[in-house]
Amino acid sequence: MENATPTGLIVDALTRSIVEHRLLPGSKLVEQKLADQFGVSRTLIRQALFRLSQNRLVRMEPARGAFVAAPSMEEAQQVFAVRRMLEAGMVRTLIADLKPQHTKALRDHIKLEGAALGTGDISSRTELLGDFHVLMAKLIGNSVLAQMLGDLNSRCALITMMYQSDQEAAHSQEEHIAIVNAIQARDEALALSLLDEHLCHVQAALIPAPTPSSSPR
Amino acid sequence: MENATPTGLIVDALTRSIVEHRLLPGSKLVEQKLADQFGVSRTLIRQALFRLSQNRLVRMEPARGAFVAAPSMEEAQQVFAVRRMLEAGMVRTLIADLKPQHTKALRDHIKLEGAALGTGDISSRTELLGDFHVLMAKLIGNSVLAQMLGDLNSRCALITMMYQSDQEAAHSQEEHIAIVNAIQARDEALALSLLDEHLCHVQAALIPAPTPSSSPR
DNA sequence: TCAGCTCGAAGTGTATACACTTTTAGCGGA
DNA sequence: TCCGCTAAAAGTGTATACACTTCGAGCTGA
Repeated sequence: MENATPTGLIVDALTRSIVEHRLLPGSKLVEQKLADQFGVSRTLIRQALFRLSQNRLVRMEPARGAFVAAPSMEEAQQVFAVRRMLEAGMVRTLIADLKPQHTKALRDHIKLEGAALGTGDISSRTELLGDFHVLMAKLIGNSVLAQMLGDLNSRCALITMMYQSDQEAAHSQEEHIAIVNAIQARDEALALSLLDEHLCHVQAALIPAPTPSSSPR
Repeated sequence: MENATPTGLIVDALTRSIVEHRLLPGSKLVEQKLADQFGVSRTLIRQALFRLSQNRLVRMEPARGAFVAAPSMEEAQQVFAVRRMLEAGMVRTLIADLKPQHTKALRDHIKLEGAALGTGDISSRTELLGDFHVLMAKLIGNSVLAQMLGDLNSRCALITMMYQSDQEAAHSQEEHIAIVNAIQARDEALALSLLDEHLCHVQAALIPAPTPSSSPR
């Protein structure tokens, strides 16, 4: 996911813990405890926490410490708005210069999604559903875009995992299939409307309630 | 620009030095030297360097140190592609829900640009020309988007400053004016094409040569 | 003369120490 | 009983120490 430096490993581990909800939004991350847990000094833990705070997975308050982020619904809406903008452009670009290997890669990925849906492994399911979008970015050869989408994904994976039901996940995958079909047919208008609809669905599925009782503090 | 923490101050100072080309792309950033210069320990310098490396203003090589980034032309192209995607969506949103105060804010900003063009202060000129785009993001109330555009800006400010001539800068401002006019007229198609053209111009102005002789190493 | 080696200097990576801030538990007075 | 004060405990912020890696100059042997 990241790299092989000690700090990178810690970042990955914490990211997983947060995204998979073993660490709940709002909970405090005490440096010494994590240091003991990982068997390293606070130095490396602090580096990892700083990196996570730039990803917005962790929020840091001066002299008070680090907390697992609890993105507000408003923020989630903004993130999805950004994704719609990026992905609309991306699909246009992809259709404009479509190659057979592109649709193949997308279909292969969808197969993986299907497999993950079957197993009931929520975290890998969420990851794959998000990676679908990153894959499109990679296919058009824009690694800058790919990384941004990856960040946006993880930034809201937390929320997605919180609220996305099995049914919605399956629905997402069906939408992915429809989008790939439209792309393969090079029907730009259809692909765009399907994509927009898809993102709106994912977004709408979040609406219930951000954090039931606890304020973001 | 950032915040008021000691690390933030260092990040700001280094950012300025890089963007204003007092630190040239590719040059090495030795931690102890910077520490002496800023009168702090290496600890804070390292934090700052890590943050800058996530902004892509600095590149870090394991056990070898930090270097001022020298973005490749390919990367710059990708960054501009992302910006075109984001800003197209942004302008659509802005036009869809346009308020008088929006156009006023944009026109006020353009006045600032004009003033900066007059003084010949290249760094504030570059900053303001970039902020025009960030301002639009703020106007549609999407702070997530605003921050992303800000990052993308600083990420290529380095290149822009390297290659943008006075004439091109003035041209940019004229294009900003035309865009605002189109927005005020709520002519979406025109605004989009002007914007796209504008970004292509800025991008095209970069093409000459990335780093004359030195390879990115 | 020059390739390769060695060793010292310079620099990075991590741990630890210590000062300062925030939190919390306990106490006393109304 | 409960509010406010106080002091210790817990935790963060920064500096420093030290091990390990990389870089570079000078030496050696051909």
